[in-house]
Amino acid sequence: MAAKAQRTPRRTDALSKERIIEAATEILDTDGENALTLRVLTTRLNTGYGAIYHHVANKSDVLAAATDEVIARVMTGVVIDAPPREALRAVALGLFDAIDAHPWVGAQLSREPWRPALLEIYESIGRLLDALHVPERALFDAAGALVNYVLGVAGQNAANARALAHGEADRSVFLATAAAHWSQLDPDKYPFVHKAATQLREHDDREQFLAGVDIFLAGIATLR
Amino acid sequence: MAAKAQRTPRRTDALSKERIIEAATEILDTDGENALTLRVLTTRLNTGYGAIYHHVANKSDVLAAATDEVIARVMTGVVIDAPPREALRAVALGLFDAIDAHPWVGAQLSREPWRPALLEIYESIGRLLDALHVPERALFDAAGALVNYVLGVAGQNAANARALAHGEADRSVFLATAAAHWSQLDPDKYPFVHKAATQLREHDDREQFLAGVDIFLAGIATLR
DNA sequence: GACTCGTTGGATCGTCGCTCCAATACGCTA
DNA sequence: TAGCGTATTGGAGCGACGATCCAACGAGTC
Repeated sequence: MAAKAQRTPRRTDALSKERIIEAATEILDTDGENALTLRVLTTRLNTGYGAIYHHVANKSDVLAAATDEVIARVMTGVVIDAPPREALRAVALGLFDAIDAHPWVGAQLSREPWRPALLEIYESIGRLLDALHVPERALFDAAGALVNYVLGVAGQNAANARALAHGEADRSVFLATAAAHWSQLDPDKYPFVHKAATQLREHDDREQFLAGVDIFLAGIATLR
Repeated sequence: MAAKAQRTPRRTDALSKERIIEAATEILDTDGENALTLRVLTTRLNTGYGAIYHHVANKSDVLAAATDEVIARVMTGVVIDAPPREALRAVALGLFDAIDAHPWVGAQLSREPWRPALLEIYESIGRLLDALHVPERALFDAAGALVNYVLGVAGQNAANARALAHGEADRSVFLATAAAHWSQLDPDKYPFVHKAATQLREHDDREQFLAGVDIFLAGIATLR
């Protein structure tokens, strides 16, 4: 083998923000949120810090851009020519599934809500609520409520994924442990939580999320 | 003054987890989330890392304990002998105000939901929903939905506070900037957000939060 | 063929959370 | 009262992080 030149030659496969975000997304998806460091990113891309920072402002920028990408893909992929109510459920489920598949998106949405991803979500939900004939004066509040509910669930998903990432075997074990903990609480001090332990163990996140959406939609229907 | 001994003598004002959490809370409240570092904490308490780590497992532990304290104070302080519906609104508002005053609590609740604080919240909300005669099979979903909504708002509050902490003058300027940005969007691509810009500028977070709670409660009422 | 300038890679910086351990004095026992 | 065990203390130091800075490179332009 020829001796390596004093400096590695200029790469031919041009670096770009897209390529950086793509690599970041892969790392985030396979190894979780805190596995994404600039060092890992440089290794993965066979480059150095300078090259990356030339295309990208900082680490938050990478995370935000990756989030925007995921969300944009969801929002364009959802069928919106269904009846508004069904479309709303579809949008919500689409978001849930995307965040379930990429839990780091959930954390990011709460962390920097002013970036484009949330705008897309607001727009889509607001427009559908309008189609549902929610009165104009209530539209803003209703959209805010629904978006915040989605964000709350998103954050929880991200937290659970983080907990599962290190230790904690798998999800059913995790839930069983939590449920056992709940059911051991003093029924006099914690009657509700104690009773809910069973449902905690058996519940399906996705179905519960949808049940919440339905509750909100029912509440919104009373506004008309 | 006597020359300082080679090592500072054992302190007389005993260090304790309570004192550490108290100092941490002060730092968090006055200087924001990322101002809380162990170095700052040691300076504030006139001690070293070892002393702190003797009383506390790690930094998350400090944050979690501080959060538990704030939430516990809220949950015990709220009047619960009002009609359930009013009590629920009071609990929600109490949480909102606490998180508004201590935004870092909002971030922490999303970050580590399995610690005691959220348990307290679940219990209180679940019990009140039960008093509202929500059917047992729907209780778990309803409580989850309401809690997740609160968590979503809490996360947003935390994010806003973080944004305001550095730069960004004050809240009205921040909102005006965001609203201006929204209203400059293409009305054809973003009809809802474009229209909502005015309300974004003028809205009151607290009132909007309560409007969301009411929507949720109205939805819950349909479950009976 | 010379020059330019958008890219590139990595040495380096300051800060972080945390570990580790020698030193210390409180409170118990005799 | 003297001695001892142990809970507590402070801080040097470690490894990892995000970010900055700059010398070197080569694809395009004329």
